[in-house]
Amino acid sequence: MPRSREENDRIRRSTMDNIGTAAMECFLERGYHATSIDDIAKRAGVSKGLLYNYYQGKEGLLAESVRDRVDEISAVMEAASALAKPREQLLRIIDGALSQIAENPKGYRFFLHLQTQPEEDEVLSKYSEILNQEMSRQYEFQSAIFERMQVEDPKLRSLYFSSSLHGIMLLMSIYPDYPIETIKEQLIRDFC
Amino acid sequence: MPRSREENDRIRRSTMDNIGTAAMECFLERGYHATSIDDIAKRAGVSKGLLYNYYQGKEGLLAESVRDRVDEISAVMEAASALAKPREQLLRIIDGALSQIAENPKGYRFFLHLQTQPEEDEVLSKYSEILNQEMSRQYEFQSAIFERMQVEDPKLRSLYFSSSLHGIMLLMSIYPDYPIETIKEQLIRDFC
DNA sequence: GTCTATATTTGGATAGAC
DNA sequence: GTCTATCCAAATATAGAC
Repeated sequence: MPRSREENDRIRRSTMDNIGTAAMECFLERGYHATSIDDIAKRAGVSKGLLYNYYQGKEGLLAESVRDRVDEISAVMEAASALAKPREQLLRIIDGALSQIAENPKGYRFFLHLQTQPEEDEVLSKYSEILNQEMSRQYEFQSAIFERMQVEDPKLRSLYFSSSLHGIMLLMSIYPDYPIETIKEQLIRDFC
Repeated sequence: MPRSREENDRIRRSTMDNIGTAAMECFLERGYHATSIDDIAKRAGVSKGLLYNYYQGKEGLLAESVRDRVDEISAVMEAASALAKPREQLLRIIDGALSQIAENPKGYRFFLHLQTQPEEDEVLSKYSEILNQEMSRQYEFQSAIFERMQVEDPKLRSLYFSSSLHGIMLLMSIYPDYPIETIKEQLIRDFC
């Protein structure tokens, strides 16, 4: 008796997810260039051939991971949107961003690495573009918050805030013993 | 009549410098991985074989560029050391760092890209290590300055300052129309 | 749905002539 | 001191069997 359609779908999704997760793990450990298709297939416990059945090679896997990262960033902004007061929204952004890094510093490091890809790179620059744009969206969103907080120059304030926040994220991702809590207090004191 | 020893030395240095410059240009444009030895040789106007006569392949060229970058960072600290008052020193650091990026944003972007290389990368992680250490040295140096400025917690202050400064550098290197002057004023107001 | 075997390409590196 | 020709390894991608 052949497998049911539902069963096949389940298997397909499971295998695809398995490969996707393995790819991300490899990327975080050794980086995009240094991981081979073979590494990913081995970690997922499947053959190279099967991998090509599900993804368009290595770049397809990267594309998926970038989509996931963008969703993660968006989620923080959406959560903040749901709150009433601008100060609460800002607190939520700080907390969301920093706890993501604290939880997975290598993930942030990887995407920052991708984001700082040279612009002329034929294949990879499109992903750094996407991440740059997402950062811009975040800046716009924050500008609106500062506007509601009645600060003098909301756009400038938002840019300065973004700079500080991303600098903190950068150093967190590089230095394992970064004193996140005390620095976070400082940031809140300065901007909220 | 054979060339004199001096003449040979001059030619050697000139060729080596020519290749080194070409490599850096390629790296800035397309990144380390995406540039081939052939690209570098072509841009320098020499053969691949000659390149190997002067450098230990692509990684040797990268090593040299990292040394240059470290020297550049050190130069800012040394210039600051020469000043008397701590506030002047801090101003010099800010000005030195930011004007370097303003002048060559792609350069900073490239080295940040290198610095965020995953730790497990066999060949390249050593260079990110070097850059990380140089960043730490800068932090230590700034701690001493804040100590002389009698701030409450000099180390914490230095870390917070480093975070903001590097965040600004990051955004500068990504967004071409970053309003560097006004942000710089903000930074000076907050820390000096 | 999954595997093995193979074709193809790319690019780093070397040897030897001039 | 410089070049051309060649080798070699690695890794992507595909074809066809089970």
